[in-house]
Amino acid sequence: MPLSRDLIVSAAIELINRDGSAEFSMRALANHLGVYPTALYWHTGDRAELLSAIGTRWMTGIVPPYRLDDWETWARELAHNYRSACHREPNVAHLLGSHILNDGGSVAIVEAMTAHLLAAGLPEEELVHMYNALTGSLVGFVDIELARPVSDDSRTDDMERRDLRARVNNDEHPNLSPRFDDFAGHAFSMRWTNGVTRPMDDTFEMLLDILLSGVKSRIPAKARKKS
Amino acid sequence: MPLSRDLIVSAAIELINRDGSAEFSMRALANHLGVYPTALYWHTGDRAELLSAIGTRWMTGIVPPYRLDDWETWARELAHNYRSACHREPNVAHLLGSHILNDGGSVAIVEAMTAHLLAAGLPEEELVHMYNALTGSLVGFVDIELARPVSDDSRTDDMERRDLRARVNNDEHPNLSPRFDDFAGHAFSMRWTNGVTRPMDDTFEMLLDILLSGVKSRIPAKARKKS
DNA sequence: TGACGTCTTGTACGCTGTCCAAGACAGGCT
DNA sequence: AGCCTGTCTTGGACAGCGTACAAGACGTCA
Repeated sequence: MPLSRDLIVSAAIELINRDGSAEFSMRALANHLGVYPTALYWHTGDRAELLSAIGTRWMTGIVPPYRLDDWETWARELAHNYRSACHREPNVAHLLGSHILNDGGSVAIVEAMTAHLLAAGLPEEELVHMYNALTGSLVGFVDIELARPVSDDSRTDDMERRDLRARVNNDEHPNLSPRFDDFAGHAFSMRWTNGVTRPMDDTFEMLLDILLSGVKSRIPAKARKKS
Repeated sequence: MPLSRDLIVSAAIELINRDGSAEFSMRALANHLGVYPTALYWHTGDRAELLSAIGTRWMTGIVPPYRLDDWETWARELAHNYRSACHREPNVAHLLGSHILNDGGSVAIVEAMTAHLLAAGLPEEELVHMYNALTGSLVGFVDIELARPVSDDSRTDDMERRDLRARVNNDEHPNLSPRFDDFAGHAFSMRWTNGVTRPMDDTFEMLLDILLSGVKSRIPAKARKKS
């Protein structure tokens, strides 16, 4: 079985998903493929380039078919596709982290977003900013949703909750304290588990709603098709 | 000069800022302090704990004084404070990355946000979601804004721009191609430089506007104080 | 047959985070 | 004064990391 760039990327994704991003190394990958580490370098370059290649692969298949007549449902679908991909393979998502938008391998998404924002009637001068604001906040949110918590796995849910409860008191936190049960385990800075075990579906939906109505509010009246 | 936890954290921040996050290591830090690596472990525990301690330090001084009568300007100030801190010390920000919201050291921010969202009149049941949506998207955005680009530094601006231009053509990218100069160097996936050299001030402002009017749109009429 | 690209092997270097045993030093108790 | 105990530092070690480098194997075409 000859080695190839595609095969290496696939194997890397598989390995990262199985063993976690912390365990991933060039040597482990080479071992998994029954090959010497140096063989990888011939095909994919160094570690950064390999990760970049994974990122590019990651983004393919995310862009839904164009729906220029209905930019909003298209945008929702794109956002959901991206988040689903991240949740399906959270270890990879975590490893790529904030570099997903930096590998330069996904100009297709920029084009598609531009097309739909223009179709929506967004003014030229807001195009780049809106593209950046939308992608940055959504990708950034998912990145943090899936970020590793600091605690080690040996601690129980009860222990974590109790420790946290001890740090929240009525004097210093009069608003948070009575709502402790709503926040503990769910709110950023108060989680001991990430979005893999506790997905933030409703929050993501709310964010999406807010962002898209932000887009709508910036479409000048004359460009609006319906009310 | 005796070693101490605070002193180590300060030195670490200083070192990361000076030499970059990639160069940071326990040994380098120990060396900088004229001490053996093991000495650090006694005070701060392992690398993860040290980073966590840096994160906690990071968040102090960010929360502005309460302004419950004017939640919106308070929220703007908080957001700006956070982003300023990240831009002031981008290397540290990048190293902490998406873990800033996971170290559990900043319950004060959760309390403060809760207080102001309640003061704004946001309904109870949307509190956690709104807190998560706001912090997640803003912190996530800044994280990506400051994320390292993949290219190495030896390439010139012109080279990068030309390479990118070659990948964008009229057939595949009819909307992007005529706007190439607006996007190249500024839009995610089309940058070769990060927010340190090209800050996305206007984009951040737009995002903040959108998010805050999202909050406002969810405040029931009866709870609204003005118009 | 031989030469030339393509791809793999094997080894080596300097670096990392972290563990472990042992030493230095100060303060309190007898 | 002498010692003990806890705090903190030293020094060395280990396994693993990314990757550079020289050399070998392989298929293809002349």
